[in-house]
Amino acid sequence: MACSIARTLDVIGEPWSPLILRDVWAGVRRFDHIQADLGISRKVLTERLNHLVEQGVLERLPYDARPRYEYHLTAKGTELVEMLMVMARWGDRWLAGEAGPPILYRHHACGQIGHVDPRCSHCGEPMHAGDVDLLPGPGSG
Amino acid sequence: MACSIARTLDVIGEPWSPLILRDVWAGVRRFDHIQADLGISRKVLTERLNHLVEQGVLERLPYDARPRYEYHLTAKGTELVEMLMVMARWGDRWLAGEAGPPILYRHHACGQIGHVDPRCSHCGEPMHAGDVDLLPGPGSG
DNA sequence: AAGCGGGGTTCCCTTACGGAACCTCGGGTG
DNA sequence: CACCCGAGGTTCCGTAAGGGAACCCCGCTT
Repeated sequence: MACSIARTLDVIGEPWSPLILRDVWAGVRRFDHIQADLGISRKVLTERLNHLVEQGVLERLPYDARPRYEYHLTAKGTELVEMLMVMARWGDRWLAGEAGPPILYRHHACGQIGHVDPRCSHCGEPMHAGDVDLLPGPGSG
Repeated sequence: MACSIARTLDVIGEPWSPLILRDVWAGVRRFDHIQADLGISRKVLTERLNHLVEQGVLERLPYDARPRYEYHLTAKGTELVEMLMVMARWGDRWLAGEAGPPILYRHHACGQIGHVDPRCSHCGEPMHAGDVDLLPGPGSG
């Protein structure tokens, strides 16, 4: 399908994949740790990790002389985390309830608690759903 | 799970749901049109639409004296589109290949083609995966 | 009265998931 | 040397979710 959203979903749209990325981002990088943290079945975790490695989102790195491995974000995977931050922001706003957000994000540049705010790469003004027109691009073929 | 990403996935994490939202955002709002556009089974489309309406992401509005309905984004759903734009941006960068992006986004405020650029709500500087520390928040349970 | 078209339901079949057990490969321990 | 351990999977089976096609309902239109 000539749609970048659909293509992105082919990479990380399967059940559990975003949560696996979140774990790796948060420092939970080993098979058993991810499995215990998420409560996912080992079979599905194997499938998801293999797929994410094949897609170049994660890389599998040994951390011991024995055959022991950790999963790390590649550059491609690191950019996916922006999507996770937007998801987290939406969940904080609409689903967190009285308790407030479970995680806070402290921005290195300013040292303050903030959240992601989508802006136009061209002019820097806010870029929300109603702020754009969709036009066919070169790959619309 | 005390995780806003997981909570968000409970709302739009099922297969097809993001693509349904994309269709509605792009103006494909009716059952048969969405079904034809995505090639999804009617049964699953019914389930997904009902779930999205229950979650307050879509609303079901009559458009005729006969029992005919359109699905529209609520405010809650409209904010989810920011996530879709980030997904599209990632797909454009990493998966579009030679052909280039299938869709271009023209920003109303500046009239130019742009893409979403996540910035810190506090200081306005870029806010990417490596630019934040994660801290437990009030809802960390 | 017959037909149509939107918006679903129902049925059946196949695929995917969860759970638990099993396997493997190095490295310690007695 | 024999044994056990623990990380990282793989295999097997039963249940749950998805796809396809057919069917249904209801309010027009002719």
